[in-house]
Amino acid sequence: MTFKQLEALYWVVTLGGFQHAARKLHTTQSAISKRVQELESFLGIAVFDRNHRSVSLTEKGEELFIQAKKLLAMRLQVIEQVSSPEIFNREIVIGVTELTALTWLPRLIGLIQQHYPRVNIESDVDMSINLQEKLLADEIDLAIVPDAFHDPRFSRQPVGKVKNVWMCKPDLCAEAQPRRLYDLHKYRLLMDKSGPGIIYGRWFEEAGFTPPRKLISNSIVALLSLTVSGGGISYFPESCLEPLTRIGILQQLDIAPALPDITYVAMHKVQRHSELISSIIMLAQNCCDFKTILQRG
Amino acid sequence: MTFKQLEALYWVVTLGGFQHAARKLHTTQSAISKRVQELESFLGIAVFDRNHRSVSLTEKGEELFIQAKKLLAMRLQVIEQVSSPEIFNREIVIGVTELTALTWLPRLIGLIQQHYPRVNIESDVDMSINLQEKLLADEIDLAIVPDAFHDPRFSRQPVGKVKNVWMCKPDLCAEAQPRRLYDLHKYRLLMDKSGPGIIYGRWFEEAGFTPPRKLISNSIVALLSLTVSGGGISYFPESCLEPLTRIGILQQLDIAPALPDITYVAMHKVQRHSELISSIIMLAQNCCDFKTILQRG
DNA sequence: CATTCTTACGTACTGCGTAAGAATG
DNA sequence: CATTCTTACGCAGTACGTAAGAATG
Repeated sequence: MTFKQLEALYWVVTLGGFQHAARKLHTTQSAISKRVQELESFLGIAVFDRNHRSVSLTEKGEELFIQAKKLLAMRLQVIEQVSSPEIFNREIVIGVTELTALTWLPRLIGLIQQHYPRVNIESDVDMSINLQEKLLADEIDLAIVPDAFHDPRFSRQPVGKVKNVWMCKPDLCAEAQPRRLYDLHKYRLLMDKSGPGIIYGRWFEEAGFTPPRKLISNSIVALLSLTVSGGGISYFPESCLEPLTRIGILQQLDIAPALPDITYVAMHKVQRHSELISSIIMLAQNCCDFKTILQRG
Repeated sequence: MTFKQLEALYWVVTLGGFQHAARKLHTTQSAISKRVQELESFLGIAVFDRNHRSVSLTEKGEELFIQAKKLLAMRLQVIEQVSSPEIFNREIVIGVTELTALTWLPRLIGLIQQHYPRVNIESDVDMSINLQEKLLADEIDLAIVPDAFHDPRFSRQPVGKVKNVWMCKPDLCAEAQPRRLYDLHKYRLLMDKSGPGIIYGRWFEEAGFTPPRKLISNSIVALLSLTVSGGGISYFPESCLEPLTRIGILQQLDIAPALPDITYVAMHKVQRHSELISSIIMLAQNCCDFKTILQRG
């Protein structure tokens, strides 16, 4: 009985198929099939019920799966406990939203590489709602997203906050500066689809404010470009777009009440604890800062 | 990191050398050396201190060893829990004393084979004192011996009792039948070296009896043959030698106080628990019976 | 100088990937 | 009929054993 066999079993069950497990383990269905068969013949039991098309565990298989999880978790823990960080070899997929990708993701990746030079990092930039699903499907190991979802299957640890302010093209509100939320009725609101957009949507409701005209996009860059060209009013991290407000490309609006800060959290599946992930979250907390975007020099 | 590597580490530490570990794992020093090196390079740490001739663990190595023990124990437990007994494949060395070997060992082995047809049994017949040392050296997995030692490193579970009685060649005591322990002064006592011999030695002391002439042997068969030829008085399991007393080859002596029963226990290292061993002990308890020796038909 | 671990090298074998086959819904 | 797992077969890379080398006390 080898770890490879247990790993195959684990991912076949977790991802619900030999195909998926094979992709996860960077090999072929054939190899997975054989590892599972080896396991079965070694133990002299049937682990899977082959009568149906979808894999289902037998009773013994269920027992084995539970123990396999423990063995694999323990192996990982031992490796993380004992091995020197310089040699620690693993691949990890981090999911982030666009804003993070544009600001402090490079710093985070740099820090990780510094501490764990042999860890292979892949970053998946997507909307937070999709990242959540990818977490569940084990397509990513860690997601750093606005704190908009409260699913008990995930561990959530705050890594930082961002202060958003309303912005628009300077001449858009030239005649009458909006001062209160209500004043925004006159304009089209440009909102992101799944991150702060959701949080602010709820906040609007609580404040009794219903924007009459909205334009939703899944891309910050698109929102920014729309805003700069006068397509409406949007919110952006104050610190992040300071270079653009300074040179008058965008104007910052002073509207009361101010938009609440958005908390960013690092999320991962509760079961999938690991030293590496904890340590990455700590690094994220240290370098989470949405200031520097498009800064030159 | 594979189980093979951890196993190598485990046995190198446990047996104190690559050579010994290799023998235990049925391979060569070279292979063990490489497995350990693989482990070290995988983890990026030094597990062993190579500056001295005797292997000694580094600090990290110590940690790893502790975890390796747990992982291996867990694997074994999972295998025993999940695998079907028919296919369960392992080798186990059982140490027994001569008397057991001559009486119920064949039954025990038969029972084990019946339950675990794929388990390879080796039996090591030796004096109980040696069996104890072999247990410590991990040369045997289980010893079934008279209950003469109380070492806390071993788990001891009773499997049966045997009633010994004094016996001699019929004409040896023809003129004056000995009735009390003291009467044995006149004769040479033939005693085994390490099993009941030790227990009865202590018992003699407590009873204030000091046999003037003793002949010690490590072989029951030798004692028997000496006794049958009139070399002295010895003790044997009553039930076991009934065929010989019945036909008058040996005479049973009725001496007070009677020899205390000898309890046989199954001993194994406390750490080395396992379902298989527990189950073998249960089988031993069921078939421990010193009756049938040299029975024909 | 004997013992113990490491290194070097050729071999054997395990495990893998490709591609075709069987089974299920 | 499409999807999913199994089987067959040839290949490659891993892990092994032999034997010689280095180091230690």
